[in-house]
Amino acid sequence: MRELSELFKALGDETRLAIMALLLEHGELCVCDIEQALGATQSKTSRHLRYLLHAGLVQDRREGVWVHYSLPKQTDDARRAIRRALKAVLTPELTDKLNARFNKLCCVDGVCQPASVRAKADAAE
Amino acid sequence: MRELSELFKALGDETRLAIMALLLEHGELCVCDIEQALGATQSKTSRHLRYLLHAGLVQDRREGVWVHYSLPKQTDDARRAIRRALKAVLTPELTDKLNARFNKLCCVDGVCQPASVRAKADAAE
DNA sequence: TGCATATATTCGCATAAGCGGTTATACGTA
DNA sequence: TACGTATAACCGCTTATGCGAATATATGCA
Repeated sequence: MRELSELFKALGDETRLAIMALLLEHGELCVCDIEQALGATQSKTSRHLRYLLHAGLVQDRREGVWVHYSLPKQTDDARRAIRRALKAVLTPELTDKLNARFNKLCCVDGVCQPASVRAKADAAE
Repeated sequence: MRELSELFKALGDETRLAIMALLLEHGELCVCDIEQALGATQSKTSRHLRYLLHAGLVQDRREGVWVHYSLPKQTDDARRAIRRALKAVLTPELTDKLNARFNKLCCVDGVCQPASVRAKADAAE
């Protein structure tokens, strides 16, 4: 029962819910992408990602300096049922708001662009 | 998004999850029944019921002095999806533990027995 | 090795949540 | 009206959570 309440608690926060929505929509994202999409600080983003990781709701994959987060294949009934509920609940109206900020990705086609590259691109605008 | 996170937050507590499990199993219960089943104080029970009420996860019905709580017919997708997830997740192992305490109901067939009546019944044992 | 970058962790603080104990309210009945 | 009972609200208190700012760690590269 405790594990179940911990699971719901992990989803009982707007930031973490938004992260789940992003990952449901885009599959896999690096921290800097999520940071931008949320318009949140790095520390805040990282903290909530760790929370979700400990709750078993996301998984991470390190590729060089970048860490990519995604939704793992869920094996237990509880997480599967909750994932299903999330999908049903995160309507397009909700995810669209998030995607609006999602135009300046640091990752393009799964390859992250170093900050220096992005800075140049921004300056060229 | 905020309303959705509030919904999950309401389920992110063992006591409230247990109340939801009881109501899913038994349909409608008065506060004193829930109190006994949880082995919790009246104040604690009432507080969490009110939390669930505000989150729209339960409804109340007053009948004289007694207040009965039950799960309302959910009209919006979010609550329906979450209810479905709850059903899938609250396995018999979990609810059995709760039902073990559930032998001394103050309500019998939906009619509550005043405390004085229950006290006599206890004394007769 | 030393430096730059991406991410994680720590720190101090403000706020929210949960608790038991107590008091207030609402209802039924005499 | 007055009293008893079921439930709700309140009061301190403790603990948990979320935040930004600063710092630490890890990786890649010159």
